Amino acid sequence: MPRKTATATPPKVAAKKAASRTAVPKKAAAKKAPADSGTKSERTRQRVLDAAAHVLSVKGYAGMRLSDVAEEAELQAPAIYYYFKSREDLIEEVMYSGIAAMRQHLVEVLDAAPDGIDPLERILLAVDAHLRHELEISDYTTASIRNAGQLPDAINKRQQAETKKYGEIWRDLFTRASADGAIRTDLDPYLAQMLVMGALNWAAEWWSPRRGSLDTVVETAQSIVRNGLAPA
Amino acid sequence: MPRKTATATPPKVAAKKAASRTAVPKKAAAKKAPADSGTKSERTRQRVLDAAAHVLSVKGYAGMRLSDVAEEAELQAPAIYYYFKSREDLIEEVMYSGIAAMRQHLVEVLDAAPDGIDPLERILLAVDAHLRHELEISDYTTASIRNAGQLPDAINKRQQAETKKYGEIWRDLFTRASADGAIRTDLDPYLAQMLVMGALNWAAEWWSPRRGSLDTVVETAQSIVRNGLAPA
DNA sequence: CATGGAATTTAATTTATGTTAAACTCGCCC
DNA sequence: GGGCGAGTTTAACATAAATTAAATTCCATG
Repeated sequence: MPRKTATATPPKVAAKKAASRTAVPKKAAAKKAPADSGTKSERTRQRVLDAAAHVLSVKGYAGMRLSDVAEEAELQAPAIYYYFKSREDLIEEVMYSGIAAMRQHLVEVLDAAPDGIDPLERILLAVDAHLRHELEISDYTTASIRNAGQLPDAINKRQQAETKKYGEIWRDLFTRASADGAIRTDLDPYLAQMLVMGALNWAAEWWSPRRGSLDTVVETAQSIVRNGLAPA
Repeated sequence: MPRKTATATPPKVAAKKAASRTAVPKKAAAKKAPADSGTKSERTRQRVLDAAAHVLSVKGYAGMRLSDVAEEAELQAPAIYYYFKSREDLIEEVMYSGIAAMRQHLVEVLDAAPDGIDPLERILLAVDAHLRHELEISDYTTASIRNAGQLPDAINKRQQAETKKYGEIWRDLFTRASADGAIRTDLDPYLAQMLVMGALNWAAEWWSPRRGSLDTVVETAQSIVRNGLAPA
């Protein structure tokens, strides 16, 4: 039961030769890609992307076969080339949109937080956002997380940049909290950040709804992080 | 600069047809496989295994090519078949010995701990052991950790069993600590365990000696875990 | 120093899978 | 209702590995 999510990047379809065919029907692309709908073409493309994200999150970068993706998207493998220039391109897009969506989500959550909130509380908000997005919402995120380390540098550029940005948000959270005295001074903020993020990232490896409610996981993680970081 | 470690399983070489050739010279296998030495054959086998562990830890299960392994072990790919029945067999052994060695290490460390030590302190010992073994000692462990989720079930049996055993040691640590009141009662021991182990496992993804000393990482992790779990 | 088996190599085979090329289908517009 | 192009399929191709076979080197022992 594949999860999906991660609104596709703009139309910009057509990969073929020298863009001789148009691929995007004149209809003009819907500006907001409302959930699922859009042109038939857009929906198919999305299905391929979703399938790729799912396969990728399960079998990993090198293990993802186009035939698997095709099967899950319910079309034939060569059809994929109508939408993507190559296997690597497809993967690239999944990986990129994975963290991109994650970052967007985190930014939204943080922006919605009341002003003057305690810096440590902001970290806990991030814990909530990260965990929920990873476990509940998106195969894309799982794919990004699990395969980041195994990608050939070629595909990596865009994702790496995005990952860096994402990490910087977290870094900010930690350095501020540290500066404000909301985090124990014996803790290196960078190491603390990486350890916390690790605990969250790894959750994709073991958690499933059968392991208990996501709410409980989030609460437990928050509780450990709060107490783990806060001064006595 | 590949790390290795994980004393090979007994000789039991020869995979060929119906074990027509002996592969293990009459010399009789050294009982304890002292570090590196042993028959020339044994050493070569070990080199292949080490190379496989390294490649596996970097490129992942599906990404590991026999030619990569061969290159790193300084021989030709087909030579690998003199020692292993198949690529999968080779991988299986790396993955298995990865956690097996890890478990052995953890057991030793815990056994060496003074009696009556605080249950929470025992967890911190485990944190130290896990982290150091993962980051300092063994490509095998890294390979096991990073690829556990992507292995076809076929190869998985032995490793899975070992992983379970390893997890049980940790589970014991947590349930005891919890029962003893050394861990806050609002924490689900299982979830706490998984989150902590996640933070440690993930360290393989980001840590390198250039990221600061391993000692600091260990101390930081212990500090967060201690405060994260201990009652007020 | 010749011989036999251990260890390893080069050459050949097989198979899987990404990719391309060439049709084919089907709905829409004139 | 004929044609055209978007979308998709089937057939063909190319290549990269894994595996196997055959040939070769190495080395201990007689």
